[in-house]
Amino acid sequence: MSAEARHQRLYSELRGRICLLDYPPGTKLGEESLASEFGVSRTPVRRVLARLADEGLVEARHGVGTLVTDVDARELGEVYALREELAQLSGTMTPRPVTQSVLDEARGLVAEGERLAEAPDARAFARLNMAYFDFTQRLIGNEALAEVSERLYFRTARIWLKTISALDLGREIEAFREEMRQVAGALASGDMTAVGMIRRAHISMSFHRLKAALPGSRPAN
Amino acid sequence: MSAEARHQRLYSELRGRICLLDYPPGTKLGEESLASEFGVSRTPVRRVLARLADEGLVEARHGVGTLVTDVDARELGEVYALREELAQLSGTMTPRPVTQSVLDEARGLVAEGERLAEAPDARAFARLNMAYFDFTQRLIGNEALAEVSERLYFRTARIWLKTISALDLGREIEAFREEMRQVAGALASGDMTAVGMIRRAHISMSFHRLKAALPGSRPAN
DNA sequence: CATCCCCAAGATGTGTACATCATGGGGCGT
DNA sequence: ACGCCCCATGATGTACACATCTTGGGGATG
Repeated sequence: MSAEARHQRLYSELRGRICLLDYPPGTKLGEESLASEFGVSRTPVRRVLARLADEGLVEARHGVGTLVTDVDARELGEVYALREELAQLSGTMTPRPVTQSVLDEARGLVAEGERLAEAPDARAFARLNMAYFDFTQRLIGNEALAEVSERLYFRTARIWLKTISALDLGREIEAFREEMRQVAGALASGDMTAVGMIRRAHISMSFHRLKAALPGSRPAN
Repeated sequence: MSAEARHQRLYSELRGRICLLDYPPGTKLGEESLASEFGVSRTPVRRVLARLADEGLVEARHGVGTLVTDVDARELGEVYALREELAQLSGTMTPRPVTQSVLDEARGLVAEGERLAEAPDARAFARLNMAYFDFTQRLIGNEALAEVSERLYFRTARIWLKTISALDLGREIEAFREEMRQVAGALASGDMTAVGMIRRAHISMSFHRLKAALPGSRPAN
């Protein structure tokens, strides 16, 4: 396997573990232990950790360790506010044409949502949410916008997952299914502007529900 | 000096050289030569080059070298289109309050623009443009938006500089001075929304002038 | 018994030798 | 003379030893 392919695998794997809370915020990611797990030396592991650090998912402290970062309420609000705007923009700025395979995939995601509703599970929810996000990414015609959107999504995904586990999971899943159904409908009529607006609305509503469960917003825990 | 501070110095230095065309697109950045120049080993140099590669400014090819990347017309257009939107958003999304020191700094930049007009120079123009960009960055209250804006600015700054050197430099400087004057005026009245609109308009106009000089848009060279 | 100091342990940061890879030029065959 | 093959060369990628730094705990001291 090529060096870049290994790097991507390692990166995706670690990013996934962080965002699925296998490594919750505060976890120490030992370079040596990761190196032995993946059968490589510390060097390529450090290359991946450096990238994760540049993206704000981990923080390397000399003499201490590389720790998964937390996200405070202010930063979370800023990222969500920007994601709202970008979601809307993704519907208006040179969207990709809606092909039949896109519609099929949208229906497939809605079907997955139905299965999820029958067996609610936070981790499965997170995975489907990522698959749906990846789907929306592929509708974006502007690569720079897609890159920025992805960066922001993964920056707060773990906090979202951590918080909805404390909320009513069933209600969150229902809201998510409603978003996917609405997006699928808008796609069927080829209205990408509406898709952007729908996504923006749901990001906004999701954040409003999130805020209620954030530390500091409730007097008692 | 701490390790992170050295990293930042090296990163800023190399990014500056790339964006000021000391290292034009296609230049090979030898890890060994950079290491000896800065008096360190290849390891911290590689750490910086990896970051620059993640940001798209260089591309490391195994067995060949680490080359400064070029930006094709499509990508340039996408980045500029997104920068337009973000400039407008920076005026509407929780801008920072306009203090007296901000107004002083704006006047200082306008004065620098006057000096530049008296002695036109592409490199001095690029430096002042960066200082002005940094100034606008500090008006943004949303850190995520600021981070994304910076990423996109530096992604195409070298192409902008390369192209305006072929255009009428005096006219470009005049347009730039006009933007700074308009922004200074809007700041004096505390209208951040207007600042965002002005910046968006000038990014748009700058790109339209840029397109005319891009390879492929003219039959003969 | 509380407190302070010191250092051992373990983590990331750095230096260096070696592995791997792409490329261009020289030499052999036709 | 032309073309193909091979490999010397020099670049990035990897492994490992060592340097540097933070932290927490043990022991001397008041």
